[in-house]
Amino acid sequence: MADDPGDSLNEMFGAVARRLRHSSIKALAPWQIAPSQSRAISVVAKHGAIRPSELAEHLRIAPRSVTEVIDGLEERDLVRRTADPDDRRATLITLTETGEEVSAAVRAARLAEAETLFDRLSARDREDLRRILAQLVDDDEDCRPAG
Amino acid sequence: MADDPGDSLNEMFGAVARRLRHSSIKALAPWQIAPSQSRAISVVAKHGAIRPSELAEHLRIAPRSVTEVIDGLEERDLVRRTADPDDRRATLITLTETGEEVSAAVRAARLAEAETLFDRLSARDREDLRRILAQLVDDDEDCRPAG
DNA sequence: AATTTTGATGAGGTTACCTCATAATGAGGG
DNA sequence: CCCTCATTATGAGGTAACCTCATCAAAATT
Repeated sequence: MADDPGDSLNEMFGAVARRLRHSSIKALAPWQIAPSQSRAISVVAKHGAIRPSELAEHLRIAPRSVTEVIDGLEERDLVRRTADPDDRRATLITLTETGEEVSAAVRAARLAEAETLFDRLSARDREDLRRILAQLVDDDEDCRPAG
Repeated sequence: MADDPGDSLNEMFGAVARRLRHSSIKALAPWQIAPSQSRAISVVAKHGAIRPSELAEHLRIAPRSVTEVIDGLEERDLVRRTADPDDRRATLITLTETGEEVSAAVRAARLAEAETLFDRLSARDREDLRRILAQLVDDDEDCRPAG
């Protein structure tokens, strides 16, 4: 009945992820931005004008789900939907000016919060962690829903 | 606009956690057991008779939420609520015989699934990961909701 | 005995996803 | 040109896994 390696890794991931989620909520509270929204903002900020469907891929969620995230951000005037000149079916998502400002602030807040958690790690451990996680996020399998 | 260390750690955690969740769902599909339920089963299997409130601590979720998890498990006849002889307010959760059997099967399936993800890591990386995660789950701060 | 605390749960809400269906558009073939 | 098929975004509706707040009984404290 000792801890099985894989299983406990699984558990610990859950615990840390939940913890990050909570601290993310706290960090973003001043802007009333949900974690899912901040993730989307980050992607748009980094990528520039982007279609919902492509955004979905980056966020690794279903296209339909992105619509809702965008709805929330548009309501707060952080992003804007504009017609794609090359395809009249498509929409391009861009940050508004408010969105740009908030994006920077949010990024900073998220970094600060993440630090409070990751600070306890030695520099070496942080680096190892990053390297190890990078191996785990590589997507070569059907580990997505309805896939 | 390069990747910030803390931020990308944050993102990667999310991605890996989501991935684990999906593979967990897939692994548990034959038993129709949700991830939250399997986590609870594991705790009960390891701990033995346990109160919902204590189970909540182990799972790091609110006591009220445990009620629902138990409801689901009791419906499937995997756990049983019995009166705590020492405290008439309290309930003790134990595995049924079915629960014991399923617990073992589920454990095996979860291990197998976790392996498909963690297998790509070297033994050394796995060990480092475990050690590093252990540092991150230690709970000394107000990083719980409504805490 | 009165008050406070604790254990579990009812009621109701939120977040972040999902699937399936649908309307409009684009792309390729006959 | 028209027909079919693929693709884009979204409406409708659903689910899992959480949450808070209120409530009730029982235990502990004063």
